[in-house]
Amino acid sequence: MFTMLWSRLFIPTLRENPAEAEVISHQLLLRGGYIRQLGAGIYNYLYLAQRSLLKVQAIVREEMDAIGAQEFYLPALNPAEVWQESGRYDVMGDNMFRLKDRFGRPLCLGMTHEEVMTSVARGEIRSYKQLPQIWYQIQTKFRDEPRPKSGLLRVRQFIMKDSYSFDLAPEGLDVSYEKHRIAYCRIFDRCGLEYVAVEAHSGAMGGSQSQEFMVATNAGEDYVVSCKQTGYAANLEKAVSRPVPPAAPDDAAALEPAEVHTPDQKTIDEVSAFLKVHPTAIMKSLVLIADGKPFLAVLRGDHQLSETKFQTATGCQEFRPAHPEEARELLGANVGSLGPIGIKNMPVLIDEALKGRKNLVCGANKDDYHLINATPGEDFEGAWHDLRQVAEGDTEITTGAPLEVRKCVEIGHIFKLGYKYSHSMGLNVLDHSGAEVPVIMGSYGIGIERVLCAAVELFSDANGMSLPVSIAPFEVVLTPVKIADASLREAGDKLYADLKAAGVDVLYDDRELSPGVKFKDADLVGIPFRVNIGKKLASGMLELVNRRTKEMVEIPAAEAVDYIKKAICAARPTSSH
RNA sequence: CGGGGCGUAGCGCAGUCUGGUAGCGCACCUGCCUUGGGCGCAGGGGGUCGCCAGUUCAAAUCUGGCCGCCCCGACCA
Repeated sequence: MFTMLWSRLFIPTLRENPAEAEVISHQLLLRGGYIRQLGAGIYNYLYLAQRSLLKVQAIVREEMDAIGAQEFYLPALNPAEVWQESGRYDVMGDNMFRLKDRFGRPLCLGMTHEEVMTSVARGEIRSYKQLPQIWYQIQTKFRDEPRPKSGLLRVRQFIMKDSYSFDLAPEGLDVSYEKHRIAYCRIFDRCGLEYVAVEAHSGAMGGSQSQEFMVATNAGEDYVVSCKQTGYAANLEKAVSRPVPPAAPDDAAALEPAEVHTPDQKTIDEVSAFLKVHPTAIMKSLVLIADGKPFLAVLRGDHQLSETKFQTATGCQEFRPAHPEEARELLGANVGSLGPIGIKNMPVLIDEALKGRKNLVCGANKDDYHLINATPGEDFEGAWHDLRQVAEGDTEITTGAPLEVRKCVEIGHIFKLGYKYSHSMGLNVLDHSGAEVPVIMGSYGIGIERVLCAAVELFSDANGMSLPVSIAPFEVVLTPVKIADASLREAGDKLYADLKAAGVDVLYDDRELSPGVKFKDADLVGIPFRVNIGKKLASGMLELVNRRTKEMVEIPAAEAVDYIKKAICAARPTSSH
């Protein structure tokens, strides 16, 4: 049967870029006829996208099944009660889509499925003998993103593989977590991605360990700090580093703080220029209101406060910079002249990069005045924390090797949840001794569309996308240069049938178009191999073109199936994990 | 939610300032021609100019309101 005829398929390619598309994957998926937008952050996945996404899902299934995970399918439509039990009905706020049924009962659309999975488990799992379990599903998730953007990268409805592990004890969780880590490496390897697994911030949700799988691309919204030499990699939120050393050595003498008049010098740069002191010898003092209480954070002048690290240090749920009036009321001076000396009415947090520093400049808590010769730990006290965000130019913390900061997109996340849901929702089992104990859980996600987007972002050129053979909608496209030519058509028909019979995923471009159009289309939609059937057929030869390398080899028509199968096989990404 | 931009044929755009016949390229349909990188020629179809109200003899164009989409920011288990 001739089913995969390009002339019969709906592949609406566009010659021009739709105006709304900014990032590469968005542009190419639209132009390639993979997707069409229905609304902000809501997309139709057309035939090519669906084929690709199904291939991603098939790989995910194989690898999840391989670690003994069991596939479920849970509702996306959830009664509010389940989420109220865990407390996340409130925590999720506006990010959750909410609705009411005809009787006015509150429902919501699932953003993730910890609650539902836990509710299944607690009804049925009563004994340690039933543990461990790993359950997963591939399901549509809904998030009312404040700002959907970047095509399929940040959307309001998307497909996620999410799995959950249930173990009796932390050691068991370690095993389940490690199984997932390896499965994820295998999945992303097989999808042909270049990625890095990084330490991630576990959030305020009580997790102990978590890793994100990141793909470097300018379309990403996360920042990853990594070191080529040591292999260190971490989310910027959590990354640690050795800062760039101070521009000049500190004055080693034991000096007392002294006021200097600094009229209208408010920012670090202004003070630096006015006093002719490098920003690395100035301390910046930030007043922050965390969970309603004030804190003073002190950092080196050229450093940035890491919001996540501050949150971790204070254990607060939320925080914001103090309003100028609040700062004035608390410290007696306007923003721009604030400093840590003499502060009694709030905790002072000092960044570790200031450890051992002497005789620095800071605000005097008196308008238009700064202090010189201020020494942290002597002239003022505080709790030492790592508060600083890693900056360009910093080096690896133990070796001093160079670090780089790259924009990345998160394609997967593995997470040790701990007991959060077991406690809040009452998931307990009896252990060996007959005592009731809570189950320890893990949660593990993969953004299916993001895998496709990441592949497009990683592998494209001026002509279009160049998808890995494992997730491309077709493995090979057959292109008779002139379909009206009976001999070319016959050869094409035969090769199509033979490839089909050999299990090759082949698309037959039988359209009566000029070769240029067909070549351009094939390149645009990113099919890894193209077989040209043209003039050389007279001497029994075809051409096999590699989309990514643009390499072309002549192959004998009589043995074409073997050659093509070998090429596909050689190009298929594998995993060594 | 704050800032900016856009909304005219399937796609990309002009026309809006200065009110008066709705246009261009690509795509699409028909015929001929052509077939190795988005052919050529000829003919043709397709639009409540985002929506509603107002001003006017007359509104794509001016005024007011609303809606939608994109970008920056805030936000992001």
